[in-house]
Amino acid sequence: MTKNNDSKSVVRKVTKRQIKTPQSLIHIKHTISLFQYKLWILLLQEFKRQFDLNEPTDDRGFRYVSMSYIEQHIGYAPSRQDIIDDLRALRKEEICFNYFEKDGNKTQYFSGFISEMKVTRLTIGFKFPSVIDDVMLGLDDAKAIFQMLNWDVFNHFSGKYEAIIYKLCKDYLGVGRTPYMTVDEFREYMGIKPTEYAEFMKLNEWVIRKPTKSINTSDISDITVEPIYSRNGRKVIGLHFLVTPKHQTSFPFIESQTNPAFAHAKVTIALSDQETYLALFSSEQISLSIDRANQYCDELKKKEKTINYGAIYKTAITENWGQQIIEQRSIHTSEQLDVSNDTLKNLASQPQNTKKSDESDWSIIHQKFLMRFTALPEDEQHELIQGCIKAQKDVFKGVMRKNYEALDLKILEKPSFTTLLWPYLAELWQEPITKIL
DNA sequence: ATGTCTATCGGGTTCCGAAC
DNA sequence: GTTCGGAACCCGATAGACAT
Repeated sequence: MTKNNDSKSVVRKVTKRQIKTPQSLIHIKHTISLFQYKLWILLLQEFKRQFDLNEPTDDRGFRYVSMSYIEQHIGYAPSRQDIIDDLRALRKEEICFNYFEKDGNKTQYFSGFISEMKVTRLTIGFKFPSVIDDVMLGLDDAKAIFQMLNWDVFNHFSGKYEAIIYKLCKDYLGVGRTPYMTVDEFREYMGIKPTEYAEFMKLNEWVIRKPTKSINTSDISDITVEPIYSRNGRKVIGLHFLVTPKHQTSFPFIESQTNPAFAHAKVTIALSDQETYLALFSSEQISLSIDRANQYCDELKKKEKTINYGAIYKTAITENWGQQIIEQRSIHTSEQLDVSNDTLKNLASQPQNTKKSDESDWSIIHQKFLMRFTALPEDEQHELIQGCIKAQKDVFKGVMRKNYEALDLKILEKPSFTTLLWPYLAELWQEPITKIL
Protein backbone atom coordinates (compact mmCIF):
# COMPACT_ATOMS: atom_id res chain seq x y z
CA MET A 1 0.00 0.00 0.00
CA THR A 2 1.25 3.38 -0.92
CA LYS A 3 1.46 5.88 1.84
CA ASN A 4 -1.43 8.29 2.19
CA ASN A 5 -0.16 11.60 1.01
CA ASP A 6 -2.41 13.89 2.95
CA SER A 7 -0.94 13.79 6.41
CA LYS A 8 -0.02 17.40 5.81
CA SER A 9 -3.65 18.36 6.45
CA VAL A 10 -3.34 19.85 9.88
CA VAL A 11 -5.30 23.07 9.68
CA ARG A 12 -9.04 22.47 9.55
CA LYS A 13 -11.05 25.14 7.85
CA VAL A 14 -14.43 25.98 9.27
CA THR A 15 -17.03 25.93 6.53
CA LYS A 16 -20.74 25.24 6.23
CA ARG A 17 -20.45 23.33 2.99
CA GLN A 18 -22.59 20.29 2.37
CA ILE A 19 -21.41 17.92 -0.31
CA LYS A 20 -23.97 16.08 -2.35
CA THR A 21 -23.08 12.96 -4.23
CA PRO A 22 -25.45 10.53 -5.90
CA GLN A 23 -25.67 7.12 -4.24
CA SER A 24 -24.51 5.09 -7.20
CA LEU A 25 -21.30 7.08 -7.31
CA ILE A 26 -20.69 6.49 -3.64
CA HIS A 27 -20.23 2.80 -4.20
CA ILE A 28 -16.84 2.89 -5.69
CA LYS A 29 -14.02 0.62 -4.81
CA HIS A 30 -11.03 2.60 -3.83
CA THR A 31 -7.40 2.18 -4.58
CA ILE A 32 -6.69 5.90 -4.49
CA SER A 33 -5.22 7.84 -1.61
CA LEU A 34 -7.36 9.77 0.82
CA PHE A 35 -6.27 13.11 -0.59
CA GLN A 36 -7.08 11.99 -4.13
CA TYR A 37 -10.48 10.77 -2.95
CA LYS A 38 -11.27 14.09 -1.26
CA LEU A 39 -10.06 16.04 -4.27
CA TRP A 40 -12.28 14.01 -6.55
CA ILE A 41 -15.35 14.57 -4.38
CA LEU A 42 -14.69 18.32 -4.43
CA LEU A 43 -14.54 18.22 -8.24
CA LEU A 44 -17.80 16.25 -8.35
CA GLN A 45 -19.46 18.81 -6.15
CA GLU A 46 -18.21 21.70 -8.25
CA PHE A 47 -19.40 19.93 -11.40
CA LYS A 48 -22.91 19.55 -9.99
CA ARG A 49 -23.00 23.11 -8.70
CA GLN A 50 -22.05 24.54 -12.08
CA PHE A 51 -24.53 22.30 -13.86
CA ASP A 52 -27.36 23.36 -11.56
CA LEU A 53 -26.55 27.02 -12.26
CA ASN A 54 -26.48 26.37 -16.02
CA GLU A 55 -22.86 27.41 -16.21
CA PRO A 56 -21.50 26.16 -19.53
CA THR A 57 -18.19 24.36 -20.04
CA ASP A 58 -15.50 26.08 -22.09
CA ASP A 59 -15.36 25.34 -25.84
CA ARG A 60 -13.25 22.24 -25.16
CA GLY A 61 -15.60 20.82 -22.56
CA PHE A 62 -13.57 21.75 -19.46
CA ARG A 63 -14.96 23.00 -16.20
CA TYR A 64 -12.79 24.90 -13.75
CA VAL A 65 -12.43 25.13 -10.02
CA SER A 66 -10.28 27.70 -8.26
CA MET A 67 -7.22 26.62 -6.36
CA SER A 68 -8.37 28.71 -3.38
CA TYR A 69 -11.60 26.69 -3.23
CA ILE A 70 -9.58 23.48 -2.98
CA GLU A 71 -7.31 25.02 -0.35
CA GLN A 72 -10.28 26.21 1.66
CA HIS A 73 -11.84 22.75 1.81
CA ILE A 74 -8.74 20.66 2.18
CA GLY A 75 -7.46 22.99 4.89
CA TYR A 76 -4.01 23.81 3.55
CA ALA A 77 -2.35 24.79 0.27
CA PRO A 78 -1.12 21.67 -1.52
CA SER A 79 1.73 22.26 -3.95
CA ARG A 80 0.80 22.52 -7.61
CA GLN A 81 3.00 19.53 -8.38
CA ASP A 82 1.24 17.40 -5.75
CA ILE A 83 -2.12 18.26 -7.28
CA ILE A 84 -0.88 17.42 -10.77
CA ASP A 85 0.47 14.08 -9.53
CA ASP A 86 -2.81 13.28 -7.75
CA LEU A 87 -4.95 14.25 -10.74
CA ARG A 88 -2.76 12.02 -12.89
CA ALA A 89 -3.35 9.17 -10.46
CA LEU A 90 -7.10 9.85 -10.62
CA ARG A 91 -6.99 9.82 -14.41
CA LYS A 92 -5.11 6.53 -14.50
CA GLU A 93 -6.88 4.63 -11.73
CA GLU A 94 -9.62 2.16 -12.58
CA ILE A 95 -13.00 3.10 -11.15
CA CYS A 96 -15.62 0.55 -10.25
CA PHE A 97 -19.07 2.04 -10.59
CA ASN A 98 -22.25 0.84 -8.89
CA TYR A 99 -20.39 -1.69 -6.78
CA PHE A 100 -23.40 -2.86 -4.77
CA GLU A 101 -25.70 -3.10 -7.81
CA LYS A 102 -28.43 -1.68 -5.62
CA ASP A 103 -30.44 -0.21 -8.48
CA GLY A 104 -30.38 -3.49 -10.40
CA ASN A 105 -27.76 -2.31 -12.88
CA LYS A 106 -24.59 -4.32 -13.28
CA THR A 107 -21.27 -3.27 -11.85
CA GLN A 108 -19.14 -1.55 -14.48
CA TYR A 109 -15.44 -0.81 -14.56
CA PHE A 110 -13.96 2.25 -16.24
CA SER A 111 -10.57 3.73 -16.57
CA GLY A 112 -10.29 7.06 -14.87
CA PHE A 113 -11.98 8.98 -12.05
CA ILE A 114 -11.42 11.97 -14.34
CA SER A 115 -10.75 11.85 -18.06
CA GLU A 116 -8.78 15.06 -18.67
CA MET A 117 -7.31 17.80 -16.55
CA LYS A 118 -5.14 20.88 -16.73
CA VAL A 119 -3.67 22.79 -13.83
CA THR A 120 -2.62 26.43 -13.70
CA ARG A 121 -1.41 28.39 -10.71
CA LEU A 122 -4.94 29.55 -9.90
CA THR A 123 -7.31 26.96 -11.31
CA ILE A 124 -7.86 23.29 -12.02
CA GLY A 125 -9.59 22.44 -15.29
CA PHE A 126 -11.23 19.01 -15.43
CA LYS A 127 -13.47 16.70 -17.42
CA PHE A 128 -15.20 13.61 -16.09
CA PRO A 129 -15.60 10.30 -17.96
CA SER A 130 -18.92 10.07 -19.77
CA VAL A 131 -20.36 7.59 -17.26
CA ILE A 132 -19.97 10.07 -14.44
CA ASP A 133 -21.43 12.86 -16.58
CA ASP A 134 -24.44 10.65 -17.26
CA VAL A 135 -24.98 9.82 -13.61
CA MET A 136 -24.56 13.40 -12.45
CA LEU A 137 -26.78 14.90 -15.14
CA GLY A 138 -29.40 12.20 -15.55
CA LEU A 139 -30.99 12.58 -12.17
CA ASP A 140 -34.75 13.01 -12.40
CA ASP A 141 -35.25 13.47 -8.72
CA ALA A 142 -32.10 14.88 -7.25
CA LYS A 143 -33.63 15.26 -3.82
CA ALA A 144 -34.47 11.59 -3.54
CA ILE A 145 -31.20 10.29 -4.90
CA PHE A 146 -28.69 12.68 -3.47
CA GLN A 147 -27.29 12.07 -0.03
CA MET A 148 -25.81 14.78 2.09
CA LEU A 149 -22.22 14.47 3.16
CA ASN A 150 -20.98 16.98 5.65
CA TRP A 151 -17.63 18.07 4.35
CA ASP A 152 -16.36 19.21 7.72
CA VAL A 153 -16.89 15.77 9.20
CA PHE A 154 -15.53 14.09 6.12
CA ASN A 155 -12.41 16.23 5.93
CA HIS A 156 -11.87 15.78 9.64
CA PHE A 157 -10.85 12.17 9.10
CA SER A 158 -7.16 11.82 8.54
CA GLY A 159 -7.23 8.10 7.78
CA LYS A 160 -8.17 6.79 4.39
CA TYR A 161 -10.14 3.86 5.76
CA GLU A 162 -11.97 6.09 8.25
CA ALA A 163 -13.15 8.33 5.44
CA ILE A 164 -14.28 5.48 3.21
CA ILE A 165 -16.15 3.67 5.99
CA TYR A 166 -17.67 6.96 7.14
CA LYS A 167 -18.89 7.75 3.64
CA LEU A 168 -20.21 4.22 3.11
CA CYS A 169 -22.06 4.24 6.43
CA LYS A 170 -23.34 7.79 6.05
CA ASP A 171 -24.96 6.76 2.81
CA TYR A 172 -26.85 4.00 4.59
CA LEU A 173 -27.81 6.00 7.67
CA GLY A 174 -31.45 5.96 6.60
CA VAL A 175 -31.49 2.15 6.32
CA GLY A 176 -29.49 1.70 9.52
CA ARG A 177 -27.05 -0.80 8.05
CA THR A 178 -24.79 -1.24 5.04
CA PRO A 179 -25.19 -4.09 2.57
CA TYR A 180 -23.57 -7.40 3.49
CA MET A 181 -20.16 -7.96 1.97
CA THR A 182 -17.98 -11.04 1.98
CA VAL A 183 -14.48 -10.40 3.30
CA ASP A 184 -13.12 -10.47 -0.26
CA GLU A 185 -15.76 -8.01 -1.44
CA PHE A 186 -14.97 -5.76 1.50
CA ARG A 187 -11.25 -5.92 0.68
CA GLU A 188 -12.00 -4.98 -2.91
CA TYR A 189 -14.31 -2.14 -1.91
CA MET A 190 -11.71 -0.73 0.45
CA GLY A 191 -9.03 -1.04 -2.20
CA ILE A 192 -6.94 -3.60 -0.32
CA LYS A 193 -4.69 -5.74 -2.51
CA PRO A 194 -4.57 -9.51 -1.76
CA THR A 195 -1.03 -9.17 -0.47
CA GLU A 196 -2.02 -6.48 2.03
CA TYR A 197 -3.36 -7.59 5.42
CA ALA A 198 -3.40 -11.17 4.17
CA GLU A 199 -4.65 -12.38 7.55
CA PHE A 200 -8.14 -11.27 8.52
CA MET A 201 -6.77 -10.52 11.96
CA LYS A 202 -4.64 -7.74 10.52
CA LEU A 203 -7.35 -6.52 8.18
CA ASN A 204 -9.72 -6.32 11.11
CA GLU A 205 -7.19 -4.51 13.26
CA TRP A 206 -6.23 -1.78 10.77
CA VAL A 207 -9.06 -1.51 8.26
CA ILE A 208 -12.12 -2.21 10.41
CA ARG A 209 -11.65 -1.78 14.15
CA LYS A 210 -9.26 1.12 14.21
CA PRO A 211 -11.23 3.28 11.73
CA THR A 212 -14.60 2.48 13.32
CA LYS A 213 -13.19 3.31 16.74
CA SER A 214 -11.89 6.56 15.35
CA ILE A 215 -15.29 7.41 13.82
CA ASN A 216 -17.14 6.54 17.02
CA THR A 217 -14.85 8.44 19.38
CA SER A 218 -14.55 11.49 17.15
CA ASP A 219 -16.21 14.58 18.62
CA ILE A 220 -17.07 15.83 15.19
CA SER A 221 -18.56 12.63 13.73
CA ASP A 222 -22.36 12.62 13.37
CA ILE A 223 -22.77 8.84 13.24
CA THR A 224 -21.66 5.77 15.13
CA VAL A 225 -20.82 2.58 13.28
CA GLU A 226 -20.51 -1.00 14.47
CA PRO A 227 -19.07 -3.84 12.40
CA ILE A 228 -21.17 -7.00 12.50
CA TYR A 229 -19.28 -10.11 11.48
CA SER A 230 -20.73 -13.15 9.84
CA ARG A 231 -18.83 -16.28 10.87
CA ASN A 232 -18.44 -19.82 9.71
CA GLY A 233 -17.27 -21.37 12.96
CA ARG A 234 -14.62 -18.93 14.14
CA LYS A 235 -13.66 -17.79 10.69
CA VAL A 236 -15.08 -14.46 9.64
CA ILE A 237 -16.59 -14.83 6.16
CA GLY A 238 -18.38 -11.52 5.76
CA LEU A 239 -19.54 -8.36 7.45
CA HIS A 240 -21.79 -5.35 7.39
CA PHE A 241 -21.94 -2.20 9.47
CA LEU A 242 -24.74 -1.00 11.70
CA VAL A 243 -25.15 2.77 11.41
CA THR A 244 -26.83 4.97 13.99
CA PRO A 245 -27.01 8.76 14.13
CA LYS A 246 -25.06 10.31 16.97
CA HIS A 247 -26.88 13.17 18.64
CA GLN A 248 -24.51 16.07 19.06
CA THR A 249 -25.19 18.58 21.78
CA SER A 250 -23.01 21.18 20.17
CA PHE A 251 -21.65 21.17 16.68
CA PRO A 252 -20.66 24.61 15.50
CA PHE A 253 -19.94 23.84 11.87
CA ILE A 254 -23.36 22.99 10.54
CA GLU A 255 -26.74 24.49 11.02
CA SER A 256 -28.46 21.66 12.86
CA GLN A 257 -31.92 22.48 11.50
CA THR A 258 -31.47 24.13 8.12
CA ASN A 259 -35.12 24.40 7.16
CA PRO A 260 -37.48 26.51 9.30
CA ALA A 261 -40.00 23.65 9.08
CA PHE A 262 -37.85 21.81 11.63
CA ALA A 263 -37.36 24.80 13.91
CA HIS A 264 -39.62 23.43 16.68
CA ALA A 265 -37.98 20.01 16.79
CA LYS A 266 -36.39 19.36 20.16
CA VAL A 267 -33.71 17.06 18.76
CA THR A 268 -31.57 17.27 15.63
CA ILE A 269 -33.21 15.73 12.59
CA ALA A 270 -30.61 14.39 10.16
CA LEU A 271 -30.23 16.49 7.03
CA SER A 272 -30.79 13.44 4.85
CA ASP A 273 -34.07 12.78 6.69
CA GLN A 274 -35.03 16.45 6.30
CA GLU A 275 -34.51 16.10 2.55
CA THR A 276 -36.72 13.03 2.45
CA TYR A 277 -39.50 14.67 4.46
CA LEU A 278 -39.38 17.85 2.40
CA ALA A 279 -39.72 15.79 -0.75
CA LEU A 280 -42.93 14.25 0.62
CA PHE A 281 -44.57 17.12 2.54
CA SER A 282 -44.66 20.90 2.52
CA SER A 283 -42.78 22.91 5.15
CA GLU A 284 -46.12 23.91 6.71
CA GLN A 285 -47.29 20.30 6.99
CA ILE A 286 -43.99 19.26 8.57
CA SER A 287 -44.01 22.19 10.96
CA LEU A 288 -47.56 21.32 12.09
CA SER A 289 -46.67 17.65 12.44
CA ILE A 290 -43.75 18.57 14.67
CA ASP A 291 -45.98 20.86 16.73
CA ARG A 292 -48.47 18.02 17.17
CA ALA A 293 -45.67 15.64 18.08
CA ASN A 294 -44.46 18.13 20.70
CA GLN A 295 -47.97 18.22 22.20
CA TYR A 296 -47.99 14.45 22.28
CA CYS A 297 -44.55 14.43 23.93
CA ASP A 298 -45.78 16.88 26.54
CA GLU A 299 -48.61 14.48 27.36
CA LEU A 300 -46.14 11.62 27.67
CA LYS A 301 -43.99 13.81 29.90
CA LYS A 302 -46.92 14.40 32.24
CA LYS A 303 -47.36 10.63 32.48
CA GLU A 304 -43.62 10.40 33.22
CA LYS A 305 -43.07 8.12 30.26
CA THR A 306 -39.75 7.98 28.45
CA ILE A 307 -39.81 9.98 25.24
CA ASN A 308 -37.98 9.08 22.05
CA TYR A 309 -38.28 12.38 20.22
CA GLY A 310 -36.56 11.15 17.08
CA ALA A 311 -38.95 8.21 16.63
CA ILE A 312 -42.01 10.30 17.45
CA TYR A 313 -41.03 13.03 14.97
CA LYS A 314 -40.47 10.41 12.31
CA THR A 315 -43.91 8.89 12.90
CA ALA A 316 -45.57 12.30 13.15
CA ILE A 317 -44.11 13.56 9.89
CA THR A 318 -44.57 10.38 7.86
CA GLU A 319 -48.16 9.98 9.14
CA ASN A 320 -48.71 13.69 8.58
CA TRP A 321 -50.15 14.46 12.01
CA GLY A 322 -50.16 18.10 10.95
CA GLN A 323 -52.99 17.40 8.52
CA GLN A 324 -55.03 15.94 11.35
CA ILE A 325 -54.54 19.16 13.31
CA ILE A 326 -55.71 21.25 10.36
CA GLU A 327 -58.86 19.10 10.06
CA GLN A 328 -59.43 19.28 13.78
CA ARG A 329 -59.01 23.05 13.82
CA SER A 330 -61.55 23.47 11.04
CA ILE A 331 -64.05 21.35 13.01
CA HIS A 332 -63.23 23.28 16.12
CA THR A 333 -63.64 26.64 14.40
CA SER A 334 -67.04 25.75 12.88
CA GLU A 335 -68.25 24.50 16.24
CA GLN A 336 -67.12 27.69 17.87
CA LEU A 337 -69.24 29.75 15.47
CA ASP A 338 -72.38 28.00 16.70
CA VAL A 339 -71.74 28.61 20.35
CA SER A 340 -72.87 31.80 21.99
CA ASN A 341 -70.02 31.74 24.42
CA ASP A 342 -68.42 35.15 24.87
CA THR A 343 -65.14 33.70 25.99
CA LEU A 344 -64.81 31.55 22.92
CA LYS A 345 -65.80 34.44 20.67
CA ASN A 346 -63.18 36.57 22.29
CA LEU A 347 -60.62 33.89 21.76
CA ALA A 348 -61.54 33.69 18.10
CA SER A 349 -61.18 37.43 17.73
CA GLN A 350 -57.66 37.34 19.12
CA PRO A 351 -55.56 35.69 16.45
CA GLN A 352 -52.34 36.10 18.41
CA ASN A 353 -53.75 33.73 21.02
CA THR A 354 -55.42 31.29 18.67
CA LYS A 355 -52.62 28.75 18.45
CA LYS A 356 -51.98 28.57 22.13
CA SER A 357 -55.64 28.32 23.06
CA ASP A 358 -56.18 25.65 20.41
CA GLU A 359 -53.46 23.58 21.93
CA SER A 360 -54.64 23.86 25.52
CA ASP A 361 -58.31 23.39 24.49
CA TRP A 362 -57.43 20.32 22.57
CA SER A 363 -55.50 18.90 25.48
CA ILE A 364 -58.58 19.29 27.74
CA ILE A 365 -60.88 17.84 25.08
CA HIS A 366 -58.51 14.95 24.67
CA GLN A 367 -58.48 14.17 28.38
CA LYS A 368 -62.25 14.50 28.82
CA PHE A 369 -63.05 12.27 25.87
CA LEU A 370 -60.41 9.78 26.90
CA MET A 371 -61.85 9.53 30.41
CA ARG A 372 -65.39 9.03 29.16
CA PHE A 373 -64.27 6.61 26.47
CA THR A 374 -62.12 4.41 28.72
CA ALA A 375 -64.97 4.23 31.26
CA LEU A 376 -66.96 2.24 28.68
CA PRO A 377 -66.88 -1.59 28.58
CA GLU A 378 -64.04 -2.84 26.40
CA ASP A 379 -66.23 -4.38 23.68
CA GLU A 380 -68.05 -1.06 23.30
CA GLN A 381 -64.69 0.66 22.91
CA HIS A 382 -63.79 -1.83 20.15
CA GLU A 383 -67.06 -1.15 18.36
CA LEU A 384 -66.59 2.62 18.50
CA ILE A 385 -63.05 2.37 17.14
CA GLN A 386 -64.20 0.16 14.27
CA GLY A 387 -67.07 2.55 13.60
CA CYS A 388 -64.73 5.51 13.47
CA ILE A 389 -62.35 3.73 11.08
CA LYS A 390 -65.29 2.81 8.81
CA ALA A 391 -66.59 6.39 8.92
CA GLN A 392 -63.19 7.76 7.96
CA LYS A 393 -62.91 5.70 4.80
CA ASP A 394 -61.19 8.55 2.95
CA VAL A 395 -58.45 8.72 5.53
CA PHE A 396 -57.94 5.00 6.06
CA LYS A 397 -57.38 3.30 2.77
CA GLY A 398 -56.10 -0.21 1.98
CA VAL A 399 -53.06 -1.23 3.94
CA MET A 400 -53.28 1.83 6.19
CA ARG A 401 -56.79 0.85 7.22
CA LYS A 402 -55.72 -2.72 8.03
CA ASN A 403 -52.82 -1.41 10.07
CA TYR A 404 -55.10 0.79 12.12
CA GLU A 405 -57.67 -1.98 12.60
CA ALA A 406 -54.94 -4.29 13.83
CA LEU A 407 -53.93 -1.74 16.44
CA ASP A 408 -57.48 -1.47 17.85
CA LEU A 409 -57.35 -0.28 21.50
CA LYS A 410 -53.66 0.54 21.23
CA ILE A 411 -54.69 3.04 18.61
CA LEU A 412 -55.61 5.43 21.44
CA GLU A 413 -51.91 6.10 21.86
CA LYS A 414 -51.83 7.60 18.37
CA PRO A 415 -52.72 11.30 18.35
CA SER A 416 -53.35 11.09 14.61
CA PHE A 417 -56.20 8.73 15.34
CA THR A 418 -57.68 10.40 18.41
CA THR A 419 -57.91 13.68 16.52
CA LEU A 420 -60.40 11.79 14.34
CA LEU A 421 -61.98 9.66 17.04
CA TRP A 422 -63.01 12.52 19.37
CA PRO A 423 -64.96 14.47 16.71
CA TYR A 424 -66.55 11.17 15.64
CA LEU A 425 -67.64 10.51 19.24
CA ALA A 426 -68.73 14.11 19.68
CA GLU A 427 -71.14 13.68 16.80
CA LEU A 428 -72.27 10.25 17.97
CA TRP A 429 -72.83 11.33 21.54
CA GLN A 430 -74.45 14.62 20.48
CA GLU A 431 -71.75 16.25 22.57
CA PRO A 432 -70.28 19.17 20.65
CA ILE A 433 -66.57 19.42 21.33
CA THR A 434 -66.78 22.96 22.65
CA LYS A 435 -69.60 22.12 25.15
CA ILE A 436 -67.62 19.45 26.84
CA LEU A 437 -65.10 22.03 28.02
C1' DA B 1 -4.93 -33.16 22.56
C1' DT B 2 -4.16 -30.72 18.52
C1' DG B 3 -4.65 -27.40 15.05
C1' DT B 4 -6.85 -23.19 13.46
C1' DC B 5 -8.34 -18.71 14.00
C1' DT B 6 -8.87 -14.35 16.44
C1' DA B 7 -7.69 -10.54 19.81
C1' DT B 8 -4.28 -7.84 21.69
C1' DC B 9 0.09 -5.95 22.59
C1' DG B 10 4.80 -4.25 21.92
C1' DG B 11 8.52 -3.14 19.04
C1' DG B 12 10.19 -1.63 14.77
C1' DT B 13 10.19 0.85 10.03
C1' DT B 14 8.90 4.37 6.84
C1' DC B 15 7.15 8.68 5.61
C1' DC B 16 6.19 13.39 6.19
C1' DG B 17 5.60 17.96 8.22
C1' DA B 18 7.15 21.09 11.81
C1' DA B 19 10.61 23.20 14.35
C1' DC B 20 15.12 24.65 14.75
C1' DG C 1 19.77 20.66 6.13
C1' DT C 2 18.96 18.17 10.40
C1' DT C 3 16.29 16.54 14.08
C1' DC C 4 12.06 15.30 16.19
C1' DG C 5 7.52 13.48 16.67
C1' DG C 6 3.23 11.58 14.94
C1' DA C 7 0.73 8.54 11.93
C1' DA C 8 0.42 4.54 9.21
C1' DC C 9 1.88 0.30 8.68
C1' DC C 10 4.32 -4.28 9.45
C1' DC C 11 5.79 -8.21 12.18
C1' DG C 12 6.01 -11.44 15.78
C1' DA C 13 4.63 -13.27 20.29
C1' DT C 14 1.17 -14.74 23.36
C1' DA C 15 -3.28 -16.11 25.07
C1' DG C 16 -7.76 -17.74 24.50
C1' DA C 17 -11.81 -19.77 22.00
C1' DC C 18 -13.44 -23.28 19.33
C1' DA C 19 -13.78 -27.37 15.94
C1' DT C 20 -12.22 -31.87 15.05
